[in-house]
Amino acid sequence: MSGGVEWALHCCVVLTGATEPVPAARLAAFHDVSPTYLAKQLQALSRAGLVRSAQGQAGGYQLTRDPQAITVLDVVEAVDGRQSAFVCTEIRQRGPFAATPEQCRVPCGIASVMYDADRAWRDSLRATTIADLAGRVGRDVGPETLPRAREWMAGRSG
Amino acid sequence: MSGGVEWALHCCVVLTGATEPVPAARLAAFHDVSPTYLAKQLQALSRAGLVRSAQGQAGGYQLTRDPQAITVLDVVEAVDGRQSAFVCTEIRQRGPFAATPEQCRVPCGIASVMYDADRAWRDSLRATTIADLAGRVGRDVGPETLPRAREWMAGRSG
DNA sequence: GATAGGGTACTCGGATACCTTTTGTCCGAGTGTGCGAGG
DNA sequence: CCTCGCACACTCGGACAAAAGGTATCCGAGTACCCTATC
Repeated sequence: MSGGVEWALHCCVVLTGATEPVPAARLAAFHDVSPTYLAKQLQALSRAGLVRSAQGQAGGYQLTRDPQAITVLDVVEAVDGRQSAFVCTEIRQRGPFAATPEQCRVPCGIASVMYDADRAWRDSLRATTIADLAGRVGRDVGPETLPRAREWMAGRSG
Repeated sequence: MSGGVEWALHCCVVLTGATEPVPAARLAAFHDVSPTYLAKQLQALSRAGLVRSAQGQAGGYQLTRDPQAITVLDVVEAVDGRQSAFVCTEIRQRGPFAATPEQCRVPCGIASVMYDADRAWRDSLRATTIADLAGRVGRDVGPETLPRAREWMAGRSG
């Protein structure tokens, strides 16, 4: 899986408490990661409609909807794509015992199992929202962290 | 995910009906795939202890245990490794609001969600055995296919 | 003093190189088989 | 005719290149703000 997924999720959590657009450079400084590469991930989120970008001075990114309405799966699919990690190459249609195309209307057993597992994975990711993650941050590192981070986001110098 | 997983699974299904070792070259011819690259996947299965390799004339690969005792997850982990697709880089410990190491005894919320999803994925793959897949092949393409394939495996020419 | 215009600084977005992982290939080590020579 | 030894052919196993996708970067397009000049 792309490592950018982790960055994107952290950014979404941080954006939870933002009241005004946050520039990509500030998000990168907050997490101490490459600003240019993080920009790429944020563009993916923007294309997926999870965040709204504003250009110009005082521009940046902000969530388009309530954090409770954004699932972890939404972010993962925005960055890594929507298709299953397993891709069936239809081996059964090759070789001396190739199956006929009409026998291949339904996915083969191997593909079915892999697709089912992929569905279970996505279902699990869908069960948690960005709001859940933000709430857990408060419990893990203290409730005052998120407001302080919000204040830092609004400030000018790092 | 590695495309070799699909090849390895198909090979395990075919080996279900084999009564004597099957060479890698023959398995490759059966599936019409690259013999040398398939050999790599079979080596991974051998390292994991799922198949036993026999060298010399009349050598080849055969399953080490009953197909009912080999899960799809076993094969996937043998080829693609056992670690989660998501790797936490501990972003929370970086930047101006870095969490202290003692706050990081437990995985962060993001990592937890990803690990839970990974566990659900693996649980799903563990629920199906190679024997199940072999049985489904019989239902999909006809019960006489597997015995004929077995006969072809034992024969000398393609 | 209020307003319109322009310049500036800041922002995102896509096009562009680099590098690690995956894919694909080759050759050497090891082993069981079959043949031949000897008893 | 039986047995022992040897050479062979076939097998796997790990080491070695090529290609693709992920990683990282840069520069151009666009926009809001602020300063200035004018009414």
